Amino acid sequence: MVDGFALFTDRSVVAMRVNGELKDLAATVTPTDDAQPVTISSPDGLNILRHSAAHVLAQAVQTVNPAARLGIGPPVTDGFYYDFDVAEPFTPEDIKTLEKAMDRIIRQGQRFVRRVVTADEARAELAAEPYKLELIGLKGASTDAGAELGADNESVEVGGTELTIYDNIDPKTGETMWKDLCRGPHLPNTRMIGNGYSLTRLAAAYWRGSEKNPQLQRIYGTAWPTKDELRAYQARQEEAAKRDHRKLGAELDLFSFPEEIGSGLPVFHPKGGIIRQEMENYSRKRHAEAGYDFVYTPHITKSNLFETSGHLDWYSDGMFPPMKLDAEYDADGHMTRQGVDYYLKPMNCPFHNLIFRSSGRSYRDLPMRLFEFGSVYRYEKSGVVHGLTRVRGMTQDDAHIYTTKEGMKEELTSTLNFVLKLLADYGLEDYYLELSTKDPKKFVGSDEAWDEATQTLAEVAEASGLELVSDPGGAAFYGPKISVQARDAIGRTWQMSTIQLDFNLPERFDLEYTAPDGSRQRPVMIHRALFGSIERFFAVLTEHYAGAFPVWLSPVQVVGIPVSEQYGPYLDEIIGRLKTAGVRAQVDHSDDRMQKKIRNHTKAKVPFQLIVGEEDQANGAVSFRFRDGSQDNGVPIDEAIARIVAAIETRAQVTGQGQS
RNA sequence: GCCGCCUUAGCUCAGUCGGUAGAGCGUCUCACUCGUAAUGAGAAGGUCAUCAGUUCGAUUCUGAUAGGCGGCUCCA
Repeated sequence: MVDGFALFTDRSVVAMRVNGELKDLAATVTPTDDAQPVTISSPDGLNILRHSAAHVLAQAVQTVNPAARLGIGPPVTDGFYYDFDVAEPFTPEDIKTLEKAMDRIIRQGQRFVRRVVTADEARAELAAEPYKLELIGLKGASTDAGAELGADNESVEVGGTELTIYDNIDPKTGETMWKDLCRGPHLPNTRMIGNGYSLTRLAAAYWRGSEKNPQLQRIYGTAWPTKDELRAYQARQEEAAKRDHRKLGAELDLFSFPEEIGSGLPVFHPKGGIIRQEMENYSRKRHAEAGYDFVYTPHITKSNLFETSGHLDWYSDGMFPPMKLDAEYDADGHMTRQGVDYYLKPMNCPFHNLIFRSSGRSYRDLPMRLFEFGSVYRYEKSGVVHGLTRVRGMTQDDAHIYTTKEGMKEELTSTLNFVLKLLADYGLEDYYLELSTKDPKKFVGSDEAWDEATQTLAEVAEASGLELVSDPGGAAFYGPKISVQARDAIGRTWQMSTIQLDFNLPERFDLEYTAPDGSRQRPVMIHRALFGSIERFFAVLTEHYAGAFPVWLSPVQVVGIPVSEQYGPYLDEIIGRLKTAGVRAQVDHSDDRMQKKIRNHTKAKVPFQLIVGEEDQANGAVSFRFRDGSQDNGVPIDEAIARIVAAIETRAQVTGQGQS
């Protein structure tokens, strides 16, 4: 019997995995046990580091404010948080105070010591912590600790097989400085947190994640094995901030949100309009090739359409309130006109269903693929509106495919392939799939239909060979879905396309087709959107490319810069030829000096700058300057034009001389 | 919707301990015509988000509303 300290002398080992279970280094190991080291830089090690940092934060908070009551404090991606019930919310100044208090605790090198307790002992020790008592109660109420404690975050506290408390012990005096209900494991001591941590932001969060519960004050932090890694993390955050589509949208003059119009209602400026139009045009072309029919439907409808579809039952909160056309009465009090409610549409599917139903359909007509850039309006709650990614008015690249039950698997497969190919054409080539299944509290239709639909989607997803993760309960009320999660240039994932299988709306709308044997059959419906919404996809592409769009999407593709005025006419001729070839090109004839023009157009992220001076003109050439500052001088005019046209046609990204 | 913070020129931001405001960039005008990321000079531009309240006086203090930011919850 030895402990982990004896087993693993390397100081980067912070815990161990014994027979598959994470344990403190202080735990004892028998010779028959399989004990593996957990280093601080491993995923498990980072979680332990961050969880320990959360404990130190909590101790710091209770040192500064003994009245603060503890919520939970788990590790999260890149960091940790801890929730507190305090009379007054924290302020930014508190952060500095708390970091100083944390530094003191870290420098003390307090030991984390695990202690098994009974539920009664835990209650006695934590009598002053009502939230901890609640967690102890939840664990006691169920033999299966995981059942009530659905969230991983809560199981960090009491998720183990036994209740444990971690004491923070001053190594010099042996005094217990602080303690917390916790599953562990933890670092051997606080000193290992070092100076690679930082408190990052303050927020409020509902206790146990339910808006029915009181709000606690949450403090977020980040923690890394070294200061250098912390700095690298902060640099990544800054890089992400530079790519923020809201910032780039203003800087590059792409779109804005005029306050006069209302929250979440964007307007696209001319340059943003070009990008959007190119996005749409290419999508249209590909949809036409893939056998979609284009339809158009109105933005408003009488309420009965959404009663039929069920949207009013499930989502009326998310819809703009109705326009009420009031009933009218004559002098005798008789109704001369019945009142009607009109709604702005939050979805396109009911409209497409009506198009399907507008005439008798044969199995020969299937699959019928109806596509629309459909503008929809959703009354998103005020706190969730965010740039172009969460808006109240948006345009979906929405299609509904009606097919036979026999044909649905093939159609789903080809739809998924179509989606992935098209995303790749826009430059998003790294993705995985997510399968969202029935929410037991929010669904319509029979279990059999759901099972069959879910099974079919799962098979199609698996056949794609892509990584597949499950999202239990994440489906819409009418059917399960596959969503494509794309990773962008800096590794963030975005939910992009969705493909939903629906047996229910065809039922509700009584959709039918005539089968080969003359019988009437119910078609299956597939809902799918590639961009999700054009606005959101626009935001994702902006951040993915950091505003430096591939040439085909760039609002201005080529700018001609004369070294001095006298080379203007020569450049005009070249730019004129580019324009004739359909290139968005212009000459900068302004009074600015050449250096200033280069600076302006580089900042505007124009992919090709063509610079011309005496030397170029004499040789019938131009000089390329790219967005990264690299150059290619003295390129003959014909070759230059051919290169630019080719870059557009191949949808190439051009950031430097080496086109990527 | 909830918690906290924010809103001053087109943009980024100073500032006024309550006496109606300033810079840089941008815009306009003039001069300069220049070989790889900011030429110089001058001018215009603000109901200090909106509406109330307190005050002799409010951009400044209070409240409400709108919009935004960071989270939470939500996202058909």
